[in-house]
Amino acid sequence: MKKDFESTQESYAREILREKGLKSTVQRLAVVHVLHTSRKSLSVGEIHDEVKKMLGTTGLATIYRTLEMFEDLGLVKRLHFPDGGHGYAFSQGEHVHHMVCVDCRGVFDFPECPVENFDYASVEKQGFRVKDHSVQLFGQCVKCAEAA
Amino acid sequence: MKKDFESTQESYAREILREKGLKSTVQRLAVVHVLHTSRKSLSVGEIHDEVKKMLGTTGLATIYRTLEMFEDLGLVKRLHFPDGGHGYAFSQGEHVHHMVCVDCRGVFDFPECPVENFDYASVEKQGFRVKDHSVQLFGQCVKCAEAA
DNA sequence: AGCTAATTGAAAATCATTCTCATTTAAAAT
DNA sequence: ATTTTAAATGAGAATGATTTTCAATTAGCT
Repeated sequence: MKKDFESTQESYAREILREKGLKSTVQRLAVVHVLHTSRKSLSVGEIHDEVKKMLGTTGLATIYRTLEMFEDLGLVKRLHFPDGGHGYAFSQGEHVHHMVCVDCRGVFDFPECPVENFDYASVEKQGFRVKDHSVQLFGQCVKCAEAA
Repeated sequence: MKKDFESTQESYAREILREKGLKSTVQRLAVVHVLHTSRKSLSVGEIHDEVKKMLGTTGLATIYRTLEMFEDLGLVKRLHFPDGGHGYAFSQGEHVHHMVCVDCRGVFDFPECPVENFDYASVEKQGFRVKDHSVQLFGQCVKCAEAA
């Protein structure tokens, strides 16, 4: 099922899926759409609700399965909040970090990596091989700062 | 209940608790002990098991309550792993980041903060007020690298 | 030692996630 | 366009994680 018009994000997802021999189902593309257009971090339940609005009935298990797959494919990033909760945000492949507004859960990218040029001396002294890292900034976005 | 000898970590926890008017129960001190001596990130279940070894019967709910409280007090840090799981590590108050071995889940500190001197220009351009951040490094420790 | 509010343990309740399997569907082949 | 087929879905059951409830216990005062 192919729409006449679709966002570059949806086309991008479609291509990644095809490369891996996976199917571009309406449910999967709906998840991309919801995540991309919301520009916020959404919980599994919220994503499920939005997808249901688009498609009518949709199984919750499908949402879980899709998110897990998308995370492996690098299409989606799971974000953890200081309050213990977590959500998902669209993330187009490259090495991008996220800043999350703790009030509205809005997600904003920042491409400069603070860890990129970090001197690992103290860590390497202990014998580590650093293979990956996770960086998240928390704070307030303009709107929420003004509202407060 | 006060032991004759206790680690500086336990004394430290005891003091933080007293400052806040909270009780230093055996269960709470056992959690500190387990977390501090293991030097690894432990799951809630693992912490529960270790505490039971020390004290005999101990309720799982108490472990959950203790960990939540300790996190608020900055005594403990919840770490998230690339595979989706999470665990807890002892963390003595100050601004310290953690490096986690993805094989053994060993936790090692690094005091230099990669985000400290980061130029927030691109983020502030979008109007943010950054209030907090989380940084984690993932990789292999010496032992696990040698074993592989 | 006695008092009291805080804490605990045990089980139930709730919430989140995964699994199973019969049915449906995307995409490749005809 | 139809058929074919492996992959994906939906519904609900099953599992697992976390939280709540409440009576019983205990740490930290006097």
